[in-house]
Amino acid sequence: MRSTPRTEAFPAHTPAAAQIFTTVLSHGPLTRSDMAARAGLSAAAVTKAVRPLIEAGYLVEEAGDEARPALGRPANSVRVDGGRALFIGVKVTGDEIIAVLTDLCCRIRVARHVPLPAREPQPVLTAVADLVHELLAEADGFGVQVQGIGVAVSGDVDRAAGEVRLSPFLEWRDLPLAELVEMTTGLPVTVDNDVRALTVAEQWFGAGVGLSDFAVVTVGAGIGCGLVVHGKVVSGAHGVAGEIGHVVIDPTGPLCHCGNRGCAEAIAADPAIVAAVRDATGLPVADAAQALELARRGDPGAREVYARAGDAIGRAIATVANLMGPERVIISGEGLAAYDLFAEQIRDAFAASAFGTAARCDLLTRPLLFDEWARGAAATAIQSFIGGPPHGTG
Amino acid sequence: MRSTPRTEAFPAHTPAAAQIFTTVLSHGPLTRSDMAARAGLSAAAVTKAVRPLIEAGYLVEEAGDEARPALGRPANSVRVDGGRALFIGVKVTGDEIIAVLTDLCCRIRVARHVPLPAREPQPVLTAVADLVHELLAEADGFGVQVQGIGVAVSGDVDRAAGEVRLSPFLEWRDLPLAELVEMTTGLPVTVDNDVRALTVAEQWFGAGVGLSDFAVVTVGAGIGCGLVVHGKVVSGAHGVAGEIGHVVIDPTGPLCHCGNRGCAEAIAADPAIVAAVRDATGLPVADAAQALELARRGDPGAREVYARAGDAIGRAIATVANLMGPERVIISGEGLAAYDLFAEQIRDAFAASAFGTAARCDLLTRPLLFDEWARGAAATAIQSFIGGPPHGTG
DNA sequence: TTGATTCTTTTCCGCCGTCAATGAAAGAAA
DNA sequence: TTTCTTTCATTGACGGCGGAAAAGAATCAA
Repeated sequence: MRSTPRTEAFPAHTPAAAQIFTTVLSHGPLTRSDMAARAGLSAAAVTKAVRPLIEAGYLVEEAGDEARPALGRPANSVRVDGGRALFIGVKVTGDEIIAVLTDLCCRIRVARHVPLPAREPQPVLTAVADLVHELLAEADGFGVQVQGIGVAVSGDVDRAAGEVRLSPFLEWRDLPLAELVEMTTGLPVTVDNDVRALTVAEQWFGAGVGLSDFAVVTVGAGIGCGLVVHGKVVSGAHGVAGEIGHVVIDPTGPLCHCGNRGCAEAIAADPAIVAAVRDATGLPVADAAQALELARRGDPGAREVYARAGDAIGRAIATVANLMGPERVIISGEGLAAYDLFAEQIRDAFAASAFGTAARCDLLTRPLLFDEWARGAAATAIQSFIGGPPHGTG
Repeated sequence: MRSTPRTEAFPAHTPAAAQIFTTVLSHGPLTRSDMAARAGLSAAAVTKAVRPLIEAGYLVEEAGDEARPALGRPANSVRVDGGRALFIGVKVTGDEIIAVLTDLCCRIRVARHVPLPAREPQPVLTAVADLVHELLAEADGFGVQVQGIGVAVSGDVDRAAGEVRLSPFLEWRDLPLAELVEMTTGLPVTVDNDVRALTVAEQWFGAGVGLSDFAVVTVGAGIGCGLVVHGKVVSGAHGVAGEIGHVVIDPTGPLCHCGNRGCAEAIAADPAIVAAVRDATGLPVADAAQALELARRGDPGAREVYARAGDAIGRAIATVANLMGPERVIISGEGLAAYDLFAEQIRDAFAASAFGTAARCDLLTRPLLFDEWARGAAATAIQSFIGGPPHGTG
């Protein structure tokens, strides 16, 4: 067996250095003066923060002399060398494990997935370890160390403690997951809730870059929501936040597994849509793909179900916007495959329900590939590696 | 006319000093070691931060040797000298102006109110200036300077800019209120949204002390909500947040002025209750007091209206709890006069609609006196005076 | 070559907060 | 009474971080 790889420490020991690095990471190549302006620091501080990062190879000077203003000394851009470090992100769902190998810029290099052998912690841990070791072998091919692992699980996760408090899908309780995976891999492990992990990825590498207040809404098997307020991901006082799936849209609507009627999730999540399409058409629709095909073919009953789902999603998003006033809401999730069927309803319902200036909030859709969840997990690992504020500033 | 009083600068020029002071302000008398522990600073830093504050008279040693542990040198408690500085808080409602004179601990010394002469900015400004000058005269009697004025207005207010962007009740738009009041009073003025101001008061002087995530829900002429997330009051990217009043509770419910049906405000705010009681009983009920009396006397129609209102409020609070996961929700507002009529419904609806650990959130009611809104405004003035982070840390 | 302009680095300095040692105020033990 | 122990508070030295200002570097224009 391979000797346990030793990870190195990220050479940003001052807050300013971490801030500078994340600024470059998120905002692409930047000149030193740009960094100073964006980070609110002096030029001198930037020089001092950048040097050790360049020496350690995390930042590199960029030759790109594109379109400079013809006068004065040309500015030297600096960018993150994505290839300097690798990370592994793992997402454990109810029926499979997805893992990706990413670089420091969170670009996916390799993706793998295997079916979940069973739901008990032990077989899942073994499967995760196997998958991680596969990716570590791949990483050897790049000649670069893997510096950390992120694991994303749905449910109540305490990132700081590295524990899964409660995962209904997997039926886990108070499992010290970070410690367990660290033992089998020898690498630092960050455990976080899946939606929060996806939100971190958007905040650092996606459509949330530079925003201090935004939300990520995921539509799929469930309906989730990650929130960033004051530049930090919201975790809630009791470890749970963003439960948009249980915002009640219609108190006379279908029964939800939470016991109430007409939750967003009971109207617009995949299982609810499948059930509603079956009801509306009388056809033996088995899964979301079949429901989608039926609607695409023009079945009026199925189309109506999707329209209602879109309306529910739009209302739920408006509720979030009314309460927190985000600058942008990023809509994502497997359910977006049906986006053409309910886009209009989402926007209409949002516009009708958003109050006052909350309506100025920008709605953005972002198709979610199957490995995106795992990429979110990798983003949390990158965040931990850089060691900025836990759930760091945008 | 009195010569314009000069205000002094608060002698806390380092972040640590401001943090220490607000810690003592919120957590009552503290020994130096307590401060160090709470603020996460070294004992030495505390000593250095405290000295200038004592020399300037803002902090005083307290002789209180209560219950000390019989061993070792007794600890010296330090507390804020509330009488060291005075502040004025002004709340402008749709039909009156309420002003209070408070001390540095936000204890009300004098309260005044006058009817609103008209809604145009000019007469309101004159009335505010008159009221402020009355309170300044009172302050002379205490022999202490007034160090700042806070003004609270409902609607979209940009505190940093000191502008009222839009106040529907008063029909104001883009009014540089802080600047205008500063001109007539010569004192520093802080302008903020009324619910946010009340939230600041709870955060620094009330039931939100020490909590990094909580919400304040106000029930009365409207239904509002102030949020504190990550220790800071949420203002929203577009200046508006906490619009809990327009969370839809029942899409088939009564029409709301926002254009939708069944908003919390259209069910549980005072005007909605009055209208519903009138409908239910056929009696010419004119205002909330009459509706309340009717229900207290046992009229079943009226009682049912209050029960429905309580249910709506409970559901709305659950929505907030599900989304943000606050540690506590403080329920307040004039509407609480009817608390006995809907307390049970609020709690039941909350318990039924709160999902998972969000239900652990603590519901607290806090009776709201008529001058509490103005006190909130004073709290914002105190906050600005101390100059901690804008919408400072808990 | 000199100058103008702009970006970057260097050098110096101030400031803040920690560390470690010292001092202070009690009660307990001798 | 004296000394010890314990805990709280203060002092002074130290180190680190970030800013200001001046010097250096790279380019084009005259």
